[in-house]
Amino acid sequence: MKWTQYFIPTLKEIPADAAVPSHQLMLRAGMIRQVGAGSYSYLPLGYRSLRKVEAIVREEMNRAGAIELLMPALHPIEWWEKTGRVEAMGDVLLRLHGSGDDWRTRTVLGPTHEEVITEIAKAYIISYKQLPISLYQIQTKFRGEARPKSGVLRTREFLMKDAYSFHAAKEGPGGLDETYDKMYAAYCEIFSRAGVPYIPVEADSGAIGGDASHEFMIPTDAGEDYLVQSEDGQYAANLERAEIHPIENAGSEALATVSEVHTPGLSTIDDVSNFLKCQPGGMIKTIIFEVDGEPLVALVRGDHEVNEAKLARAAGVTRVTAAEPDLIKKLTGAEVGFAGPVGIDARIIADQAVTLMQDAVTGANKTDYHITGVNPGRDFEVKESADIRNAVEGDRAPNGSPLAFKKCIEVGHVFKLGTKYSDSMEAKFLDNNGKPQSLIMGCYGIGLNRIMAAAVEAHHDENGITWPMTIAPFEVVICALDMRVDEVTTMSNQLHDEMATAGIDVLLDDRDARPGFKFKDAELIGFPIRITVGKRGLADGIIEVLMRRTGEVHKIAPGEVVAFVTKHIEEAKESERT
RNA sequence: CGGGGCGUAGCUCAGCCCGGUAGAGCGCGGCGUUCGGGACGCCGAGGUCGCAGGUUCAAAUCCUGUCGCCCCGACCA
Repeated sequence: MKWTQYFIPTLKEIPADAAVPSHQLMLRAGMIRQVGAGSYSYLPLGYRSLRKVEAIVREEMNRAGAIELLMPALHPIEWWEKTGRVEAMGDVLLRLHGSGDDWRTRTVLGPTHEEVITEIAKAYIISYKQLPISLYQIQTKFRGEARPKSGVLRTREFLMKDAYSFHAAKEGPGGLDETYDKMYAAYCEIFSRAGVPYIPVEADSGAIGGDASHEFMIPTDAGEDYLVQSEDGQYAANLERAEIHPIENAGSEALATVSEVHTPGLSTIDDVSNFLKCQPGGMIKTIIFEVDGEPLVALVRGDHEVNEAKLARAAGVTRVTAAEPDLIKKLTGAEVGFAGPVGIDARIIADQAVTLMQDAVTGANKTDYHITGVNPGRDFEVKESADIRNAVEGDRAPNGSPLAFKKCIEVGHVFKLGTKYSDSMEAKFLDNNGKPQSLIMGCYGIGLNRIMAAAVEAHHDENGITWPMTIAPFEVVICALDMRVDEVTTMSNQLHDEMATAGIDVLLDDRDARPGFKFKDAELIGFPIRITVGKRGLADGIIEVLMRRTGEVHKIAPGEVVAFVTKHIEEAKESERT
């Protein structure tokens, strides 16, 4: 491919709307162009990288035994009503608007395909003899994200690989667990080949349902999630999911007596701790939730945050919601902001850290008053205690190793779904006793655009992108330094043709531009290998081969360039694995 | 959905406060010089000033509304 016959609109300046490195660099390198919030065109260079990511994903899914198909973006809303996800998805589910109850009104844009694949399984998978089976597609997803951001890291339309597996059993040969492990391994191989520094973590399965899941995270400041990782590397989890090693008792003695203090208008932890000159960590935060109309009181230390998923698990319910002010007032007999555990008549779950507190400050259940000298066990009964908070700096992993926090972006997610969708859509098979059973399912997703953007986040320097060899738009750029010099043009064209024939992705920069100009563009776009053909080198009988990541330069005889480059490309694909 | 910022040429921005014929740099076209780290000179093309109302003799500029985009937060499989 020749530059002058291709389409690469690079930018010298940083577009004002781009805040994160991947967005800035992909715009400047002429790889993407924004159409609207969360929707982007992939220009030829960007599309080449995306297609390379896609090829890796496809190869590894095929290798894992999954079978490719293609499902539509238009779904009947009835199917989504059946699984209860019209409500669960809310505004994320994009709907068409027709007149009255016509087909448009009854159509949604697919944000994921459990409904569609389960309908296929229901129709065709009739016998246990057809199981297990894994099906996947690489297809465009639509989601009504409230706030798209960071270029193509979070968009409303994106390419996703979604795979679904069907099983007769969870365990044993052909069971869900076996395929889950196989998919997990395939994911590791995909991210590793794509050269992105991934970390698999335990995750919360959230609204999609199911009983086990892992997320594949890539650390980056542009991310929107946090993961925690133990210093010894043995434990990694999504912040929401992370289990916390119990805090040990500091063991101070002096037990004060409970006394009431006037705290007019001071309803937040910060206000009260400032006013009383105590640490937030010395206060008991009392948060009132609602479960089926009944109040549930959660107690955490003032410097901790309640984790609703953990709380729900501890309470043995599927979901807790923040209580309405009316319920809080009725329960505490005070305005919102003055609740406390002493004398309250409701189910109370205390965080483990609260049970160790002494002489704490908390709400008095009386407007404008707090109480001090509160001691759990003495002043209120602790019937239930559990880990119901998010980990914070200083906490330790379950194995006792200190936890470190990392900002990250999710690029893949694997779930054990169980029978959530097969139950609601009545997808059954006949087992070996001829009895109908619900299909047991797993689902496995990867965001292809995110892999690409995350690779840029992980691999760039002050001059531009430093692509992994496997997903660079071109592996090699030839900079022909002076197109007026016949020897340069001839040699450049010859090298280009030889490499193309050898199966190398090569771009010949044949623009009539000065050397510095070409070098800057080459570095910005991040071709892993740059070949410089100039009259100086030719006079010495050599061609310069420069490695983008290391900056090392090799002076090679023209006849040996193709072999040298071929070897280096293969080596890089191996050595750049993550 | 709450808070903040911004919409003027393909890109980066000035002009707006204080109303009076729309500017610069980059990029783009032509000619010439230049050619191993984003060259230079001359000439030139390119804009409904996001949109709609209003005020005014006159609106990019003032007022009202609206749409869009970015950032923080909420939400998020």
